[in-house]
Amino acid sequence: MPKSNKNVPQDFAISAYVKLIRTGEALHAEVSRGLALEGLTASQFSTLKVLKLRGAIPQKDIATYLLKTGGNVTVVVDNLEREGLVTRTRGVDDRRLVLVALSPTGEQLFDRIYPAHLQRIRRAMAPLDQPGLDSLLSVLEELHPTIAEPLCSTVAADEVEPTQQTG
Amino acid sequence: MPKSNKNVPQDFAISAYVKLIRTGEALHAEVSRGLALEGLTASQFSTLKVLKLRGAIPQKDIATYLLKTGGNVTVVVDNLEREGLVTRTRGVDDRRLVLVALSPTGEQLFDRIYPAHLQRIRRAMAPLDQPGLDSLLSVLEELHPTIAEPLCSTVAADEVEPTQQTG
DNA sequence: AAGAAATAATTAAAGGTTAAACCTTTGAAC
DNA sequence: GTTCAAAGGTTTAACCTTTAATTATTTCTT
Repeated sequence: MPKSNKNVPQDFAISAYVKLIRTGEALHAEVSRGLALEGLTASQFSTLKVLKLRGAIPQKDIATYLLKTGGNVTVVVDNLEREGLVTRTRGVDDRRLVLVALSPTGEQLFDRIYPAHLQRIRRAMAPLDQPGLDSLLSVLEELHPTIAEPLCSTVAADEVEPTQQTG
Repeated sequence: MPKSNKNVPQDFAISAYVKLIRTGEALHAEVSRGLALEGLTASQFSTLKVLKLRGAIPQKDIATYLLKTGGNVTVVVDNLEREGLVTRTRGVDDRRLVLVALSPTGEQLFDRIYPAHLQRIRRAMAPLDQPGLDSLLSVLEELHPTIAEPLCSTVAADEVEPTQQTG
């Protein structure tokens, strides 16, 4: 057997891609299951989150934050509005804008469920120790550098603990 | 300033989770865009792929392969069948089963687009050198061990080059 | 063999998602 | 001022996805 599997060298790029997508989907599904218990989808939760962090913002900014299309945000905000979790207001200086804001109910809901959400993420990442986390962060940064925008996050990826300035 | 940000230690677990999900979604979207050019969704492509690898199989097995629900597979196969890319046949020994198989057209399509698909993946992973790929693979395995099943893959994660035995 | 439990697939309802077409508003060019 | 291009939102069509209910078939139990 002269060539055995020489012409099928383990394609590490393909393998790594597969494992990356698979792992991401599995963890995301796991974490999202917790949100579903509260009756929220991942997109709905992330929308509440960005509103909590930034106050009333136009739908365009929500789309940027979620990395989704404008049409999608219209639908997600429709559903949140129907539930009474957010409000819509026409922009005053620029009447093209629709400012979305958390309602009191929406803010209460977010505040109530956020800690458990973070805990679920920590539990999902628990198999990695500190060097493992460092290694993962650095190789992912190499693979797909973080954009320098202040608010840039996907549906499931908006879990940056809001920095509480104590001093 | 006695406490500065001591009580907000950089939460590496959360950061790593965010980056993992974000990167996975971005790469998946990028690769899927290539499939869309051929008129295929990621789920449709992955279904063609598993049929190419395994021949006629029940929908249940497709669901396992895609890590999706049975109802979802019914819909995806509906659409592929309408396009004439796959065929359905009732199982003979077990009449509960619906065996799905590639049609000649479906196989031709798959064979035509698969190489470019793999190339897109390699291009997406190009920022990583061999040590980077090794590091990513090993830390992901630590985080989410691969199940020992022979066919286990998500929509976007079924890109294992079919091993061509030459000897 | 009969009844019960489990399995495979379908269907419907609810949400998410995108791309494309459309409307309104804005801002700039003339 | 009128025109025109760009930008923000909405809508529609098509697909994905899940959950729950339903149907058909098989398998297990007794």
